[in-house]
Amino acid sequence: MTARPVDPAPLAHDRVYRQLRSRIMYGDLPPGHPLTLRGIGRDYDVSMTPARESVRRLVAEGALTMSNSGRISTPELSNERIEELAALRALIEVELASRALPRAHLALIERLQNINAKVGEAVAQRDAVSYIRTNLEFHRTLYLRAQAPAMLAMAETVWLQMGPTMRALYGRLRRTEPPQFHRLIIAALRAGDEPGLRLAVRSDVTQGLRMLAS
Amino acid sequence: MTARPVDPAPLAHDRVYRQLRSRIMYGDLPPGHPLTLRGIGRDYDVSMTPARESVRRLVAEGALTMSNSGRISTPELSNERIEELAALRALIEVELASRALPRAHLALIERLQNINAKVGEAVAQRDAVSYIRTNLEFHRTLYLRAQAPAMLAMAETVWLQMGPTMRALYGRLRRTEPPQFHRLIIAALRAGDEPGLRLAVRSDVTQGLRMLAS
DNA sequence: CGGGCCCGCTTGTGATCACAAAGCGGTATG
DNA sequence: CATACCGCTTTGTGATCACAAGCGGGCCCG
Repeated sequence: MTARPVDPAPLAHDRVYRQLRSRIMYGDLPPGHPLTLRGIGRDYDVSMTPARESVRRLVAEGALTMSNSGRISTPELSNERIEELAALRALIEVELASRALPRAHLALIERLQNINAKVGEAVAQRDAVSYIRTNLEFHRTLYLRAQAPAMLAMAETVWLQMGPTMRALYGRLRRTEPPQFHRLIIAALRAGDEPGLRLAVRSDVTQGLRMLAS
Repeated sequence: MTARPVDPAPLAHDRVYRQLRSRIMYGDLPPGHPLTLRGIGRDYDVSMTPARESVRRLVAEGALTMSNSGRISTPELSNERIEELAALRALIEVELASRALPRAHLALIERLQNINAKVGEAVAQRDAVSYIRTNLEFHRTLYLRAQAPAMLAMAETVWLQMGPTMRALYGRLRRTEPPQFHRLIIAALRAGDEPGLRLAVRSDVTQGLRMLAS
């Protein structure tokens, strides 16, 4: 048998799905941005069939919405919806952080600090897409230690739904200081302080809500 | 314009999706049950295309799994996965119940009691499918009052993933007494006792876990 | 009699086509 | 000048087909 498992199948619909998912989660597309099956097929050089499958999957995950007539677009979330999704983030991510805490050794904490430095750069440069990407990388790196794939998948689904909205929110962000709550998270991890960690994660996750009162 | 909005489109893939989803969520199919696109098409009298779309959507929601070669089957969950999903149920449903509490008026409580009576009947008759259906109806009726559609959708996604496994678990259930924690939930709702309600919901949701130690 | 190999059938994937409906523009009319 | 109508164009939906891969059962050999 070959040493390399090689790529068993670069399935077209999966490739399209992953690329579209990234673009949506990291805020490449603004809320309400329309998409078409034929357009996606043209962009990724596939026929309508894989485009339809990837879109269907993203719609199922809440990353895209379909109008009554079937038109596809990124979601425009109401304030109530945003509040709900933030509450879900708080519920799930606090649990994930709590489960990751006993397994968080020093190397992980240093990785988080490095990522947080990149978050700070993105904020300084007012680069919304880069900020969202590095911020989520920070959270995902921590939560991977929780060894809870189903919970992490749920959290990522929520991130995905908020992608376009986060772009819109952070796009009008004027802050230049790096995220304060990330430092609290790292400090709580170092101290093994579980209540402090829960509070810090909850604060970080619900922080963006204050921008809604603009 | 016409008075009735009429059904604008009885879309084939959506109809197939809904029926398959019901069968999975309510435990009609055992874990590991194989499905084929052509078989689904035959059963629901559609071509492969709508069958594929509905299956793709259900896979995205975790209601079905696909092997490396693309074969479709209901999921066989590991014990770790079940523990995770139960923890997610506890997190989300406790929050939903808490949000429903201030809006739970007497008519709702009476409806819950009626549903609970049906749950008792299903248990007495050892009808696993009917038990799952009425049990989830009990929870859904309560959570609908929370006015939190995104959270309810998350909870239903978890139910969906556990459907086949719940069938297998409850299928070897020997109890005949009606669910005790449902009565506690109703009592807490009557008393407006939020901590009691949270505890009762958490207990009810994680109760099934004890059957894993068989 | 048991085990390994091979062929055939079934399976999912992707492309293409016909079709109906919805959107969008221009045009004509008040 | 504003508005309603009408046609064309674009869009999603569903069906059908060709194809490659995988699974399974039967056959052959030891």
